[in-house]
Amino acid sequence: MPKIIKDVENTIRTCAIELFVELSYTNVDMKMIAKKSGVAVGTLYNYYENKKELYISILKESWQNTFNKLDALSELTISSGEKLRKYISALYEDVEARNGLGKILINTSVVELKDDKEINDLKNSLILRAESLFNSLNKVETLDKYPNIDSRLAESLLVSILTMLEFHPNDKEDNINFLVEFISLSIK
Amino acid sequence: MPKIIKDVENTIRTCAIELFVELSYTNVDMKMIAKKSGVAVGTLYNYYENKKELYISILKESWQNTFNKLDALSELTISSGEKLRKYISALYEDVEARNGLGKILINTSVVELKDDKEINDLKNSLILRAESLFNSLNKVETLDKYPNIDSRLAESLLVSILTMLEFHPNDKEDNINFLVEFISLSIK
Amino acid sequence: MPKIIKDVENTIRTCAIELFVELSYTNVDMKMIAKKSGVAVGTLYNYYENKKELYISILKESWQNTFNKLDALSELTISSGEKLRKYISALYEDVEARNGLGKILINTSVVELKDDKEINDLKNSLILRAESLFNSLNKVETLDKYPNIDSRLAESLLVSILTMLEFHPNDKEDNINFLVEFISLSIK
Amino acid sequence: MPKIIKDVENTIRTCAIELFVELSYTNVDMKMIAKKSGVAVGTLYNYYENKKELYISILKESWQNTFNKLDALSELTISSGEKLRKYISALYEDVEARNGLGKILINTSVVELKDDKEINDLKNSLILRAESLFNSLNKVETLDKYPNIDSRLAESLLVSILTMLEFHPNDKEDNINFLVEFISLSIK
DNA sequence: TATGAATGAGCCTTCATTCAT
DNA sequence: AATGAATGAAGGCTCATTCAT
Repeated sequence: MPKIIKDVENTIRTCAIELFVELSYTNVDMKMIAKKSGVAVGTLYNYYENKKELYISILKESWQNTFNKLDALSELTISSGEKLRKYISALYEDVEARNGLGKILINTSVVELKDDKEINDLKNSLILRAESLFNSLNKVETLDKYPNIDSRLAESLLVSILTMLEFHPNDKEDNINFLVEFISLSIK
Repeated sequence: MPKIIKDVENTIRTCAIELFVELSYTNVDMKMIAKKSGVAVGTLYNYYENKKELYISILKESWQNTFNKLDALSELTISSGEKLRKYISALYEDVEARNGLGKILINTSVVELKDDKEINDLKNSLILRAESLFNSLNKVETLDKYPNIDSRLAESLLVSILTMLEFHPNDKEDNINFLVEFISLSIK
Repeated sequence: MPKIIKDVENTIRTCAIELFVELSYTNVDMKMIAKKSGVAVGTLYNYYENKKELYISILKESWQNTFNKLDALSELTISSGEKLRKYISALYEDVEARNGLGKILINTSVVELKDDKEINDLKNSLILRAESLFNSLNKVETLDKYPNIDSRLAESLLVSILTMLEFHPNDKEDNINFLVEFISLSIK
Repeated sequence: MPKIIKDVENTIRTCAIELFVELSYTNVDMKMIAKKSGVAVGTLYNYYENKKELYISILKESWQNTFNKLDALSELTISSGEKLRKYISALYEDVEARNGLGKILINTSVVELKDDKEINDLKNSLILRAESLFNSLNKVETLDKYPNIDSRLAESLLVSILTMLEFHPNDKEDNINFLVEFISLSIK
C-alpha cells in the first residue's frame, strides 16, 4: 500500500539533514531516515544509490546555498572591513544552522567519506571562496611574506568559526564580533 | 597455545595508537588491533575493559605528554613573544606526531565518546593551558573587550594548528611561523 | 537475496520452542534458531528485540494456552474429585507437550531471567490457578491447619507433575492416576 | 611467586561450593573461583580436569554427606512415622544448606551436564534411598496398586522439599510439618 | 514507484582452557 | 606445584543493502 507522498525526495532530504546534523553520519541509519520521512527504506534507495550518496548529495546542496550567499557578497562593492564582517556573519549563520554538517570541513573521521572526491571538492570550494576574499584584501606585512597566506587565513577563519560555535554556542554576537576583530588584525 | 609476549601492553598501545590515528575510533575494530599487535583479541581485554577504555587510556597518555611539555614552558621566564613561539611549536609538533588523535578536541561525533567525562576533561585541560598562556599576555585593545577573550584565542589557536597540519602537512616551518605571527597580532 | 518467507514468525516460534524445550535457554543461540527456521539471524531481530524477548514471548503464549484450559475447567460444575482429575490431566498433557518449558516454574538459574517480571508473573499465575482449585476443595484436617495450605498443595502438585514426566515419561496413564490419587489423599 | 597455601584443594572446594550454590553452574566462571580461593586459574586445573569435573566432584561430595546421614537414619529402629519425619527433616536441612546444588535433581538445564553419567548416578542414588524408605512402609491401598509406587512417592517427596524451600524459604518448621503430614497421608 | 521483510557479514565481548615461566 | 597472561571460538546484536510483491 504505497502512500501518496508529495515531494518524496524533498521530504527525505529535509529529514535526512536534520538527522545528520543532530547525530552525524555514523550515528544515523537508513531506517531512521525512512521512518522520519514516512517512507520505506527501499524508497530511499530509489532516490540515492546508498547512504553515502544521500549524505553527500545533501551536504553539497547545503553548502551550495552558502556558496551562493558568499558569491553574492563578493560582488558587493563595499569597504573591505564591511565585506569581511558580512562574510563572517553569513558563514557563521549558515554553519550554525547546519551545525554538524559543517564539521566535515575540518574532520572527516569516517573512513568511507575521508577520501571521497566530492567531499574534497566541497572543502576546496569553500576554502577557495574564503581565500579569494582574503586575496582581495591587503594583509599586514608580517603575514604577507608567508606562502599561501590567503589559504592559511581562510582556513584559520573557517575553523575558528566552527570552534566559536562549538565552545560558545549561545554567544553569537560576541562570537562574530570577536572573529571579525581577530581576523581584521591581519588586514591592513 | 598461549604465546609469551614481551611488552604486550606497550605493543598494544603502539599499534592501537597508529590505527586510531589513521582510521579514527569508529573505523578501528578490536580484531584489527589484535592482529596488528600480534596478539589474540582476548588479550586486549586482559589490559583494557573494552574498546572505549583502551582508546581513552591512549588518548590521555598522549595528551598528558603534551601537557607536561606545555607546563614546563609555562615556568620559563622568557619574553612573551618567545613563549608564544615555543608554545605553538611544542603543540604543533606533538599534534603532528599524534596526528588524528588531536582532532578529538574539536570533533567528537562518536556518540559513545561524546559525553565521556574523561574526554571532556582532556579537552578542558588543553584549552585551559592555552588559555592561561594568553592570560599572561596583554591583548590588543580591539580584542580585549570581548568576554572570554583568552578562551577564544586559545581555541582559535588550537584549531588553527590542527588545520595547518591538515592542509599544509609538509610545510611545518611555514605553518609555525604563520601561526606565531598570526596569533601575535592579537598581542600587544 | 532476501527470500520471501511464509509465516516467518510462526516458523520462528515453532523452531525456537523446540530448541528451548530440548536445550533450555542458555544452550540455544540465535544462530541455531535462525538456521532451524531457515531465516537469517537478522530476521529474528525483526520480530523480537532480543533473545530474552523471544524466549519470554514463547513462554507466555505457551502457558497462556494452559491457563485458558484450566480456567475453562474451573467453570465446570462437576464433583471435586472429577475436577481434580481433569485439572491434573490437563496440566499433565500441556506440560508434556511443552516439556522443558515447564521447568521454568521451579528453576530459573539463568541470571538473565531470574528476576524477570514477566516470568515471575507467569509463575504466580500458574500457582494461583492451582491454588484456587484447592481453595474450593476441603482439605483433610491434618493438613488444614498449616498456613498457605492451598499454595503448598498447589506447588507440590505442580512439581510432582513435572517429576512424573521427567522420571516416567512413558507412563502417562499411571502417572496421572498416581497423581490424582496421591493428591486426593489430602482432600476430604 | 607461588603462594604457599594450606589445603589448597580444600579451599578451592569450599569457595567453589559457595559460588555454585549462589550462582549456579553457568554463572560461575573459573576466574571467580580462582579469585575467591586465592589461587591462580591454572591451579584449578592442577586439581580438576575442567570446570565440569570440579563441579561434579563437589556435587558428589556434598550429596555423599547427605547420603550418609540418610543411611544412618535407615538403620534406626524407630516407628515409621518418626523415621519419615527424621528423613524429611534431614533432607530438608541439607538441601537448604546447599541451596541450588540440590536443584540438580529435578533440573539439569546445562547441556554439558544433562547426560553426565555421574550426575545421573547421583540422582538415582538419592531417589533409591528415598525409595527404600517408602519400601519399608505400608502404603495406603489406593496408591499401592500403582507400579513404581515407591519411586513415585520418593520423587514427589524430593521435589516437594525443593519447592517448599523455593517458595517458603523462611518457614522451615511449617514446611517440614506440612511435608511430613502430606506424605504421611500415603502411609497406612 | 513504493514497500519493508530478509539478509549476513561484521562488531564487541566472554570465558574455558593452555602452557611458558 | 603454582602462576596468570594468552588464546580464539563463540555468542548477541546491528545495519546497509536487496528484491519479491
